[in-house]
Amino acid sequence: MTVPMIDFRSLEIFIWVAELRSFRRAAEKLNIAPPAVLARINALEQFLNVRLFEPDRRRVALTPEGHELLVHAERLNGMYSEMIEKIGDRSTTRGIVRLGVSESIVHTWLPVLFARVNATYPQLGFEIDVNISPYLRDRLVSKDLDLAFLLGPINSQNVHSRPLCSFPVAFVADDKIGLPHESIALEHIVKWPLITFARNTEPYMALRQLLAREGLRATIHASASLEAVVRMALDGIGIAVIPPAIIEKKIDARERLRRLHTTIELPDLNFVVGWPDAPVHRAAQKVAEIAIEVAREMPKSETA
Amino acid sequence: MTVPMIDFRSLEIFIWVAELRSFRRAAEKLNIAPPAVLARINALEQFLNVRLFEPDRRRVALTPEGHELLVHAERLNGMYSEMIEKIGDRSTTRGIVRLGVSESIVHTWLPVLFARVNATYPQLGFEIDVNISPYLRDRLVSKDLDLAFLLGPINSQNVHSRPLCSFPVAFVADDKIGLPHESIALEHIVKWPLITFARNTEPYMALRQLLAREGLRATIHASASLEAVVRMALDGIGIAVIPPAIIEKKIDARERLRRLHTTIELPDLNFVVGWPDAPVHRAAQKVAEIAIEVAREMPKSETA
DNA sequence: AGAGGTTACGGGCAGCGTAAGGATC
DNA sequence: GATCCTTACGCTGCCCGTAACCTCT
Repeated sequence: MTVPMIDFRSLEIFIWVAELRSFRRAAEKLNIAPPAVLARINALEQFLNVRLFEPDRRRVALTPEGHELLVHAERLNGMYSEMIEKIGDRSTTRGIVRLGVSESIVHTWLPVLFARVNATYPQLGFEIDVNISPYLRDRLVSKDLDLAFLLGPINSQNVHSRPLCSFPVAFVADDKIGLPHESIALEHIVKWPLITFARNTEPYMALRQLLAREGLRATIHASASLEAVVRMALDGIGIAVIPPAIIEKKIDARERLRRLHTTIELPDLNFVVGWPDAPVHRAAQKVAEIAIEVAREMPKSETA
Repeated sequence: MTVPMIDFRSLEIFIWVAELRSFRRAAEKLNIAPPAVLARINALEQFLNVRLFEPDRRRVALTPEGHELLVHAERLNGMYSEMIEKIGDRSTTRGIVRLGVSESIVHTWLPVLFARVNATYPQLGFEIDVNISPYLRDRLVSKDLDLAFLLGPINSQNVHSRPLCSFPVAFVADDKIGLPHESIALEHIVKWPLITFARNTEPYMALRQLLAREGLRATIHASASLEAVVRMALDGIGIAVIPPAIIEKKIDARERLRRLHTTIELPDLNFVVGWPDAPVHRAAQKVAEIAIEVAREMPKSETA
């Protein structure tokens, strides 16, 4: 009981190997070398005198004992975090959160979130992946991300989510292209190129559906970079189809780009915060809570 | 979360310091040097950024945060043992159990207990203290023992106990001193010196009370060593007042010492197993269970 | 041949012990 | 002055990284 004790670190490593079904990926997630992972697992097995993974290591699968240990390990890990959180001051919440973010969020309230998180948990670090929502969803499912802000809903058993914020999508154009200030019909809008999100994204496809429904054709510029979309709109290349919220923070864009008056209905972009169900990343949960808070406060400044 | 993680060892050390209210005693119990204990506590406080013991270290008392941590630490420690026990094979139950034992138990079923424990948990070690029950009880209260087999009942809030076995006390003498085989009255017995347990022990005092009640005087040899009692009886020095059970295992004594027939009522010796309520020593609990089992089987061989 | 699990080996650090200091009764 | 907490310091052993190997696809 007292000589070569199991520690929380070993349990954490074991949990990740078990969850990710891979030594290499666990090592990657934990930012350590694969041999270190292997050594911990071997030490565990030796200490318990039990095989935790199938003798055939090619297929990384838990033995019955391994499954049993996983249950205990996750419970212990949860209680450990609970303890730290309860007793330690805020500086105790450390570590790295692997965060996936939709670009729309980057352009709206992500900086606010970071400011607030940093004020509350100064020791917390991030590994940020800005990408389109379908990709982020896959990364959540494969547990390569601890947390993501992306377009919902998420239909996956292993990923939980909560609503964050809802952005209306509108047609936005630079004044200089000379569109009237009165309400304008879609058939006039499509005379200009439409600039929007990348293919495979929800707003892009929504726009395509709208055009098909109305029997109209239009040139669509799809950009993986929102910055590029805004820049093109500012350059008078076409009409951007984006949530006005994302130009709220950009002075030059906010001053020159104008939301067109139309009666056209484009579906809102419903953002959610998502995270894998296990292993529970306590710090990520904290960030999620703050994100929900920040996102809820956002609409107040949304004037466009 | 990942850099200088708390481990179970630190929690264990913290628990003992908190329970024993002393760094030195905790170090002693854990078989390590006091500075090692201090370093662990300091590391804990630094990690949590919280004082766990009163700033005035002379009085080792928990701060409110310390109390809170103690709750969590003991829960975690319990779950840790549970996990080890559930998944690990029997060789996983290691460590040292500080065991206090009444000498009567040593002479009856203690060897059987050791044999069985050793067969089940080969890695388990003992630190045995053979002593009289009042002393053992004090050591239990002060948590200097993990487990004890002693005369009950134990009336202490912090010590739990379960009944083990009940030994009748009888007058036992060597054949050569020529006492009749028929029933013999106390007034004849007291012509010989009576040899029994040490002063301050329950059986000694019971014998004194019996004599006082009957208005008889007798020479009493009180011995702290049961071996000496038996030897004196074998040498024909007097009549031993002991549980016959303790000579069951000694061939020479069993063949020559005889239980006298009397109608005299001496109270039975009721042995119990006792342990401090916290911290829970899992291995000690296992030993207690086996002891109860062994003690229950004993009477079957008790023929004297 | 590439990917992933495994073994060999070396360096850095943390935990423990010894020895000595300091405070309190 | 005895006891107990505390500090200083050196050593051992463990953990992790690098590099190379093995095996299966």
